Amino acid sequence: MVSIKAVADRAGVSIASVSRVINGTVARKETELRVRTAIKELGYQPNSAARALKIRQSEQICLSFDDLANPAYVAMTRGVGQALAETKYRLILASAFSSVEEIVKHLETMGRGFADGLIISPIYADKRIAKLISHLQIPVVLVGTMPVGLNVDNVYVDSAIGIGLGVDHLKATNRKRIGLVNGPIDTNPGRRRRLAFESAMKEMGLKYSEESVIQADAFSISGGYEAVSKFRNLDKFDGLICGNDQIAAGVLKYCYENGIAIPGDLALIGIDNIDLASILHPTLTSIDLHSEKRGEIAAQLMLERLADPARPIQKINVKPTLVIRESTAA
Amino acid sequence: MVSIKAVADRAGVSIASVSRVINGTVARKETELRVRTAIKELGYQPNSAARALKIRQSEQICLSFDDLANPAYVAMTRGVGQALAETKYRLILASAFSSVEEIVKHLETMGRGFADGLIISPIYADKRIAKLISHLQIPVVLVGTMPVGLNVDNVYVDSAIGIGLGVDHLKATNRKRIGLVNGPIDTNPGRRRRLAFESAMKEMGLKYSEESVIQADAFSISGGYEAVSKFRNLDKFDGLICGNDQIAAGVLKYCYENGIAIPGDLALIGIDNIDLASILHPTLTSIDLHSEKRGEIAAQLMLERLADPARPIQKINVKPTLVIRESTAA
DNA sequence: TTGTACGCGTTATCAG
DNA sequence: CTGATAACGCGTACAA
Repeated sequence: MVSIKAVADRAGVSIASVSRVINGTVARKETELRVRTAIKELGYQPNSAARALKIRQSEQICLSFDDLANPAYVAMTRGVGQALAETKYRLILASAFSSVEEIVKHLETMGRGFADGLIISPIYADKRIAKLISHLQIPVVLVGTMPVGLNVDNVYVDSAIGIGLGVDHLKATNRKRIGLVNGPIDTNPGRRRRLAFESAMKEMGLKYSEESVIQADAFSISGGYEAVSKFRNLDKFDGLICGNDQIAAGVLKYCYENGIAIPGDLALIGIDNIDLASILHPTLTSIDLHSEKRGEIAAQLMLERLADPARPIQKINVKPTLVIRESTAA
Repeated sequence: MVSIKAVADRAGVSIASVSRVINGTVARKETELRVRTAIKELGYQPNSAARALKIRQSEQICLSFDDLANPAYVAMTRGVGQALAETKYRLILASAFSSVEEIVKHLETMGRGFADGLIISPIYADKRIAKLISHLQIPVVLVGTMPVGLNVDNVYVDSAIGIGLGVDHLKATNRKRIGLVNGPIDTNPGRRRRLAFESAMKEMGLKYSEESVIQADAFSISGGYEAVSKFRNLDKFDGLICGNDQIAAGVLKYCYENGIAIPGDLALIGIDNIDLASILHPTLTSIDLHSEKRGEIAAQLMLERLADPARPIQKINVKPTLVIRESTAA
């Protein structure tokens, strides 16, 4: 292993000078040159553990969420990755696979100082998660909304507005018997979207009851497919908003297999606007929650927080947009 | 910050004893108990940087690939993540976004010791990448195939067999005018798949020429769509193998818009068997390269290598399988 | 401007 | 079985 000492010896200077050159403090031209050539000749790379120990920073940022199988989170990861690419920070991924226990385990190890900051987007509304987050010693950026008001930087999208956009559009295209194929109710998005749907329906003077909601047990294609398979009498609806695009894809598949015409018999709207939405037949109208952009903003918030720990908490609101495609054609 | 010293003071023992308790070395029951309660009371977490510096291990494994937008790599990440979940190792993601420069940059910083091992799946056939990999001081597991014979643990899938499976199936369902919508030729998969296609066609006595190959300039939906849009006369083919499922989806979209019936006029086969394949209409026959499983195996190889650096190099071959769906119905 | 020397929090050696 | 202590590689007062 080539250490800073080796470089110093080679350059005929002290390790202090080498360190100064590396970290950009002033040094004489002559000295700097000798150090730099020594570094190059030896292929020296500063040891990140020693550096981390000394400066008390790991130069790593951890991104934690629940399901890497969900393209929306992948998009978020991409956004974070892109925002971090040009910085000194590396991205650590702590993707759990839909288990609160795993997340709790991850969170508990965050105290070890292997990350300077945590960007987290939890879907489960578990009290333990909120508690652990609030006790963390490093900056946290929350993507999404937690039931309790966590006092951390936050980027979120108002799903009520998004759902409103969808219901509005269905109404405008003359659908009145509107339902929701919701994701799991024990998740934050599931709970919030259900509530948002109910109030949107009532506000617009449309009929809403318990039976307006079909519950899927996963935010997935099969989740959507199975939910409507069990439900069966889809003909009571002429418009359906789905918990996400994958659920919508599952519903679409069921409709295709059972001779329900989209958008003729039934209009369909998804959420997230993942690539899939523009590929399906018919293409899927979707409420875009801008996951990639939220990831980018989250990373930005983290960088700013790291640069200035004292700055006031920021809560950034991303506006959802409705992307209209064939599945809701009049 | 609560350090090992604080725990030692609290427990009334030396830091050495605390360290021993943590790392499972023998200690008297009495001592162990006092240390453990002190740890709990103080909420002590060993500092990972100090530990890394001392034991010369970061307990992190880096996964590097080119495109997080590609579901096949996401699946691979999932496989790696799952295999690492129960171990002491954390997963670091170093996803570049389709630029050799970025990968090279990442690779150059791998010398800093922030990762104990590198799992890499490069698509670009750039000499610099191979060279950098071979000079790395940490174990490397290669997922995929590099043009030069790198002497590292390796999990790969023989695309020639996969393509052969596809061509075979098309022939068996009575298609003879078979083409390839290939991905970029400056990538490893692109080059290998083209070669594999050529030899499969010749072996089976089917007509092959330069015009049998349509080149897309990205492994993406729009890549596939644009490639066939420019090419136009798709009626010269009755069967098409696509560089991956996304390219196939783009081709499918073009066909749908231009009144080409799938599988009636044209049979379509994709590669990777991502979720999308089972959702498209018609559902897409696909050559499954088992990305998730390869990721899992790669992580396994890495763990074994880390446990025993002297063990012989392993090259594991994963068999591709053909998943037949509607797009190639006879 | 440069070099010496100390400490960051651990682990591991060695003497007790 | 335990405690004192020497590294690990780096950054930075402080002295020169």
